[in-house]
Amino acid sequence: MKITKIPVATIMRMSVYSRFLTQLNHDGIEMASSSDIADGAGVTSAQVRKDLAYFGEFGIRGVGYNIKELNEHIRKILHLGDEWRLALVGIGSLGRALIMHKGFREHGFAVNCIFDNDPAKIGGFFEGVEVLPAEKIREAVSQKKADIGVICVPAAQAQNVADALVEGGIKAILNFASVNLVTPPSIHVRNVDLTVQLEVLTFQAGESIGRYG
Amino acid sequence: MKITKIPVATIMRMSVYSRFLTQLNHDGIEMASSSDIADGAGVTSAQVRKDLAYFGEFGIRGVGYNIKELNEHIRKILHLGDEWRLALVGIGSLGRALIMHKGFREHGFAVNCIFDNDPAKIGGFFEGVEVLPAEKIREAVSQKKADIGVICVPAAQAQNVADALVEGGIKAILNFASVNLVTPPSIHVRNVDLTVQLEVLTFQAGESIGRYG
DNA sequence: GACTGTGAAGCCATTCACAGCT
DNA sequence: AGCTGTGAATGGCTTCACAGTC
Repeated sequence: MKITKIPVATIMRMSVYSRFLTQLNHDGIEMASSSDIADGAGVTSAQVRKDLAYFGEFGIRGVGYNIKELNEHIRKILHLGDEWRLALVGIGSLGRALIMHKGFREHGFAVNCIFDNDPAKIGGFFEGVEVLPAEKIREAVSQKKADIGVICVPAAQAQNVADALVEGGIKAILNFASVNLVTPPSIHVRNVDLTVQLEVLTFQAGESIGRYG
Repeated sequence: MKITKIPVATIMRMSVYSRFLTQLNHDGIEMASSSDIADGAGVTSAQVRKDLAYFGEFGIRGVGYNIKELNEHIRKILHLGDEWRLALVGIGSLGRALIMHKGFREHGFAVNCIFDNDPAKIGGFFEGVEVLPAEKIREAVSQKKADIGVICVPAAQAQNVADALVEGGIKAILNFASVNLVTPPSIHVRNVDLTVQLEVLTFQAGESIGRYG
């Protein structure tokens, strides 16, 4: 395998391919061409082939890809063999939605520890995991070896939470708060800001229907 | 204003700038340089200036930007003057989290109609909005003039829901289901797949800690 | 004939660097 | 002196087009 830097966009698509391949496999289909996968993922066939080419040769010329085999390759590439342990901070409605989210456990993500500042919530249990106070973040994350922190607290508290998670030895952060987190370069952070997504749509929809001229 | 195609990445950053400017304004700060904004948004100052340049000249050379004024410009660019009406389909835990989400109403998004297939939920109320059966999507969306559809149903049902929303006259869709939706080109769709985001992190974290070699 | 894998070309976004203004 | 606005340069992702394989 060549040592090229792989675009994040490629990784995101790999994840989408994997989901589609799982579906096809579930439907009992064995082989698929790059065009089949492309249609399912909403991209071009050349894109599919280029993406896969970053990691190796998984297809058979003139034939296509073995779905099950390719999916296993992709899951290995994304490091989805093991279970990943999540530390969830902030068990408001969004936090609860995430912990209930079927997709998470199905894909090998297990919420390992939960934190909140609300005394009414501390000591409670969600899906069998006790809610601890925010002061315990560093200690518990370190002890329970959580891999990925999920931040679902208001923006004002997000940076403090992130700092505590990093001190606890977290490797990556999924941030739902609307702030730019400052973290050491070794920590991978992804921001999911729902308002940003909606505002992209208002911009695009506003353009096409000509709001405000 | 020149008629250039504006990158989606630029729009997403504009939304982030707006959030940061709102914060600064709230803190009583009046002026900011492109570097100040860049630091708050996690980008470079050249990027901030380039992004803004797509839409006009909003700053004063040698001085910087008036925060309140710039923010108003950005909000107009993103078409955030009016209220946008959302049609929420699927009132499971994620749907409920979204409808509770403070950021939405604060930013001018109002859930206008709610749909679900669960008889136990139909007829119930969330934040003052009645839950209607999925068969009513086309009719109600059209009647209530919802602008943006938010899909929070399982993947298997998402395409049907999208079709009904489109028939009802929706302009854009925010899709939380893990499938590629097929829609007319005039409909703007954004996919928010939480598993994709987590899998980007497992890839990156897995690389840096050398899982599986 | 069908489809993969890939160098080359094309395109788009970001960064640089500096002229222009206050 | 300080900072914006912008053409030019760079870098990176995507598309094209075709040789290679079944």
